[in-house]
Amino acid sequence: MHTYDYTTIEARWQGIWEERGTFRAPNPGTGGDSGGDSGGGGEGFDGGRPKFYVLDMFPYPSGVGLHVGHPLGYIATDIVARYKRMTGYNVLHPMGYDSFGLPAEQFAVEHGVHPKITTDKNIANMTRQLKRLGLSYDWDRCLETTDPGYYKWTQWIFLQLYKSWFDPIVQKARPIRELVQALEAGDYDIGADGELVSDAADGVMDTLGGVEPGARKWTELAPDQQARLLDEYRLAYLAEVPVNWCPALGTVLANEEVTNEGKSDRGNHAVYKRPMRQWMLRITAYCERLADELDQVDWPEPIKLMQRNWIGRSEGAEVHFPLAFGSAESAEDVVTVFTTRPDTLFGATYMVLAPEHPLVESLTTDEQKQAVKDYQSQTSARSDIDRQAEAKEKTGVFTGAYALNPVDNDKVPIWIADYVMMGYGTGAIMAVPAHDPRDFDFARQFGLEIKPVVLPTKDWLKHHSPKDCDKDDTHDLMAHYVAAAKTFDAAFTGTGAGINSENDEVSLNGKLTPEAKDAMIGWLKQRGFGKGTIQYRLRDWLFSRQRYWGEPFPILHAPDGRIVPVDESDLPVELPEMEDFKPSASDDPDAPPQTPLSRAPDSWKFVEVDGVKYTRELNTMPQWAGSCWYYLRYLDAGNDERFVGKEAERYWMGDKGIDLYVGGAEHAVLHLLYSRFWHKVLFDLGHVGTAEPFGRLFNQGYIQAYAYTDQRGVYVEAEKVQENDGAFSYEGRPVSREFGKMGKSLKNAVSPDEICEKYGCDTLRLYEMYLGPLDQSKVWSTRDIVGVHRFLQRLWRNFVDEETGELLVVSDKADEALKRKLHKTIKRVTDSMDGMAFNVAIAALIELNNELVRLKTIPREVAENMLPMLSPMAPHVCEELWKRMGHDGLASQTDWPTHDPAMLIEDTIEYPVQVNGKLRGKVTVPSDADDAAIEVAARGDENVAVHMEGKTVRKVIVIKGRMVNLVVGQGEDGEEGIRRFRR
RNA sequence: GGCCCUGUAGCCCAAUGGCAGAGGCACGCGACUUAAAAUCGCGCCAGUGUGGGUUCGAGUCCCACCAGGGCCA
Repeated sequence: MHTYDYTTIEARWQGIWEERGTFRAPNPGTGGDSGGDSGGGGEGFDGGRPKFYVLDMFPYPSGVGLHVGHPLGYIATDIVARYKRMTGYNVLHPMGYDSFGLPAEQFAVEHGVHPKITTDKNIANMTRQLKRLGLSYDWDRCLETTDPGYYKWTQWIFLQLYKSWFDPIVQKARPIRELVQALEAGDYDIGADGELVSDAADGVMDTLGGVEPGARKWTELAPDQQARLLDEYRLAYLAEVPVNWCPALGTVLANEEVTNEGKSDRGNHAVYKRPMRQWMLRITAYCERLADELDQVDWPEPIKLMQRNWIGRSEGAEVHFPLAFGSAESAEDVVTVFTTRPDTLFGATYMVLAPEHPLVESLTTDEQKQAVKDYQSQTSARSDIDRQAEAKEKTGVFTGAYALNPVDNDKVPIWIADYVMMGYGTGAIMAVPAHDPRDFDFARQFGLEIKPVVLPTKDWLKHHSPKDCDKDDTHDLMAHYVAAAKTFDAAFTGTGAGINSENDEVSLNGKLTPEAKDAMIGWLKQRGFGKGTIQYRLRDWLFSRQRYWGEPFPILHAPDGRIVPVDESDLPVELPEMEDFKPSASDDPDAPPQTPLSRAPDSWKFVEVDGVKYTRELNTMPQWAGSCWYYLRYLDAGNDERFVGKEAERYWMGDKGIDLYVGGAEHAVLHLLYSRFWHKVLFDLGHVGTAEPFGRLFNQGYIQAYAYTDQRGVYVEAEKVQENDGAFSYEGRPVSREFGKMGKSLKNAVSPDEICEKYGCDTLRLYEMYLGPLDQSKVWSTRDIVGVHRFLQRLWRNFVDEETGELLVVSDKADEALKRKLHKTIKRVTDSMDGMAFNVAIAALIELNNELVRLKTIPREVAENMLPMLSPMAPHVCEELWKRMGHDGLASQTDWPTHDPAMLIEDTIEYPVQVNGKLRGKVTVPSDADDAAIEVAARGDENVAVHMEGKTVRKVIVIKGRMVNLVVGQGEDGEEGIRRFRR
């Protein structure tokens, strides 16, 4: 028998591809030139072809291996890579491993094995699984973030961040020495708060914060003051900040790694806020560019939106409220708030500071001291998430102090309350209870004044007015609202005309919200009470972790506290070998953080330079570090002179960066934002040539599967669940069926190994693509796989006689109908490939294949075109049949077929004929018939004539090649006044 | 609560604003077979979540609602 033996076929062709280096992508150039490119480029490189860089998101080498949900995106990019090669591109398609990180360390800790060993093992297993799928990666470029040859450059990039500052005038990163030069040259002075002050143009002063009376010259500062000032501007800096401390994991976490419930993203452990001295990256400097430059990339809109939301740009104003008993001369005597609704300033009836606001202590009156103190200690135990949760009873304490509302000099009480966060804006708000729901709740609870300053809509008044009002008398409702807004049941947060908002110099009365905002900002600025500003939600990126399995920082600490970067020539700073790399996990939220590296051998921990004994930084970088720039390393993976050679970077990144980046939507804000930030810094410093790394992003959907829970609600192995007449049982006990993303947690994973074994990887590849559109979530159903498997078996039998092994491809010409079918298929498949609608492409090929089933032998011209079309999706079986057809070359390396447009033109076309939009008949006319002829034929149809009888034709619509629609009305048919449409 | 995505046959999914059906699964019938599986052939099933609107014409565009999923509060 010569049946379709996928096991042998797949092993054979994977071997041949590997042996021949079929999917190696040579780099341009000869290497070793001034660009610092590594050697090995040039050979076999064809500069006449355009480039295409198609990339999968960096996988984490998990211990449990892949399930069939993982390769969904990998198969898709592989098909794209293969298709692009066949259509004349130089394709870069690499794969590697994001191998640092918590799970490896966690696993290592649990099993007492060094993370290096488990990581290597996991990588080997995952590589085996990936190779078995026949993915056409250039494995020579494979990299691991845990390789010192790789993290040397991660550390190098960190040093570039450390050695740079963000120049707000040109809006880009510059080397810190340029700031020193500018300071030395006297371009800037230093203001009271360490801000840069320039006496150049107005716009510049504004950006930098305005001239302060206490400004000093750089040269007047002591060296340590100078150093500290520079640290204030570096893109990487140490700071004492409130961080998310997770005692159970023994580490701090980024905001992005903490869930809405205030738990750790990994492991779901409790997270607490506590101040710690940590490395931070100044991503906030890039807020504006990270938001604006999303316009340059071709990404799904929802992802762009999520990034914009995360960055959280809000326009508003900063307003200074003088303290009621202060002199208002110095900065300490005002409370500055940020508001997005400066138009409601007249309605600000009290102020609220975050309990941890630095001014709280100085302005609290003696009588209130104890109450304030109690409240502060009470709130420090609550998480931010908890504090922001709405619908809770508001809490707060009066400080005893008052400020003056700058618009009317009204005395407003200053409170502290935990619904105001120190981390956002200025940590203080002006409360406008009439128009902000939280302020409204708070004011009602504590009996504070509620002053309406925006007129609500009629509907709103009707809905929210007290019961005893006449709901239909709008005038009465308005009067009632103005007089007693506190009797309404909510704050009006919408926009509308200003009321109650007038002083001697400015009036917002009658002005609509946007106009009122402008007017108020103008007045504030003119009077020096504030200005319009833009506020972002994004915080600086917390960049240190108390972990062993991460990149060490290339930083030394001098005994006098100075920070000294490791010389670039001394990189990498390798992780020390350690027996005990456990984090100090604890249930106690107050347990002091202790990093594993603090237990490293002294020979590693201490470095002596010129007689000074330095201590190494003992934190490590977070897992995001390695994945921030891996896509650049692929371009020139072996280079030990540079993080990436210039020529390789210029060629493969082109104008728009990566041509296609495929991965899950779960990375919408974390990885993608961090990566863009690093890339922009590298771009500003001239190390890369594009402003954005990922020109086009595509999110594949999830593979979902049924999951089963027992009576306790615990998930059971889905594989072992049995079905009897719609009821499900596990080990004899009933279980209930749920549904969700395939994975470990739901115990519903299906291994690709299993499927490859049973059906072959060509079938698996086809099945995953055939499930549905790539960007949608789909249900895995092992049962359905036989469909595409049968297709491949049928294909095989169309080409090979199973009895004799004889090739059934003959040189006979295809008949006309088959030829047409072929060319239609080529067009459909090509269009579908371009749109990544692989499910449609496969359906078209199945259809063509089904046409061949009825033939004893198949014409070579059909076979010759069909195999290349199928080969990106089912490459092994296509190579085998291609070879059997007598080709010496590979199907993977043939040209993509093109269709003959003449073959798509039919002699006659059947037109559906509608009367008033309803289908009433069909007529067949020659395809070259003109509109008039088509109309005549349409009117000639018997049933059509019936429906037109006694009616007047008002309109005739003939869409060539599509349909005819006759619009008729009452009355006799008359040629007069008929309108004819054509398109 | 706000925003985003998705609702087409028993199921998965096709359909540049133009005849709702390409393909697959499941199911039924037939052929082959001692029988079954496999294979081959034939067949079956919806008017597109609901209600409006735009249009000569709406699964497709717009509005509201419902359901499921996601993001942010």
